[in-house]
Amino acid sequence: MPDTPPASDLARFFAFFNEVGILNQLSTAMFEARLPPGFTVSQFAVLNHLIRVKDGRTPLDLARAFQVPKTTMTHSLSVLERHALVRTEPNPNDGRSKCVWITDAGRAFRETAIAALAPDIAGIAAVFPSSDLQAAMPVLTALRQLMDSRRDG
Amino acid sequence: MPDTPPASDLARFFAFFNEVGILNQLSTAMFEARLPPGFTVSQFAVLNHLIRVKDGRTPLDLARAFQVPKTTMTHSLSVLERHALVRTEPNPNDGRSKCVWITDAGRAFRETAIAALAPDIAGIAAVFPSSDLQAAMPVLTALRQLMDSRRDG
DNA sequence: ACTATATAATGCGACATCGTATTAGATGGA
DNA sequence: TCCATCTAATACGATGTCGCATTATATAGT
Repeated sequence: MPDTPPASDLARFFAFFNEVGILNQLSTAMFEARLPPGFTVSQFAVLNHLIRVKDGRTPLDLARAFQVPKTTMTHSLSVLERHALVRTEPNPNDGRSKCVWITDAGRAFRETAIAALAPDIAGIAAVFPSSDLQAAMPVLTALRQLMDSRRDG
Repeated sequence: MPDTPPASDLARFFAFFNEVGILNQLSTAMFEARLPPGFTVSQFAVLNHLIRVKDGRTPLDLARAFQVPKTTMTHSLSVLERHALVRTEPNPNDGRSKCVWITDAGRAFRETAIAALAPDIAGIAAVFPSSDLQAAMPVLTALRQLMDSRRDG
């Protein structure tokens, strides 16, 4: 019995990464349409991380968490700091380093952004069951972790 | 009986898009490490599209296919054309427009790039069953289509 | 203690992405 | 036919991302 025509692993991964790229494109566009002009998803994501995970960490910790180069994180933080959404203090444990804290303005910014986004998400969720997303998540997470580990070690 | 703590749709979508963003980050980095220096995944993706789907289309068609602004596609095509990986001709049906064709050099570039990438993919596929990817694909595709449609009309 | 090496952050330059404005050509109505 | 409007492509400017080089500090070996 002939199976479905045997798409190679290569083709499957290509197709998958292509879909991931377009989804990233679309979700970024959707997010940024709701953020105050001039702000990016990356910057929002940093604020979100500082609340959801922990603030008081170093720029390097953040860069690693987001898998971006240090220079990129330096830049993102400088934008956030210019707008007083984060503040930095010297790292008491390392004179080369510093610690990043979210400010009250940063918390407010995040709250507002999430509220502005909620209707878009709700509009999608009304048609697209989030349980489907949950079902797919373990695959994405496992692949991400694998690729993380291949990258660094 | 208490369910799993009720993660809101909002939180689920946030987590999903976050994972998509990191996967895009990692896959882009992996791809570009194997492309000739100075070339990007976007440029490769255009070549790939011209072969897998169809060449002879207009820049606007391509921009729509990739969900990027026209100006971005103009730029990508100019890079490809500068390297003679695509060529353009006037659109016989519309004097404002033009048609994009892949060249033999472009085909060769794509072949070489795919071959260079194959070992990385194989290394992942050896550990990560592509059947898992296939299982997740319909969710990604459905969500992408939904977001496409909400964006345009 | 001294020196070599490693590491955190940043300055700088290259380039991709994208919004706005512009130009050239198409299209439809009077 | 003529004009108003629309559309394809692009020039331009702003900004995000990232690699490379630099500076300041930490750490390890002698």
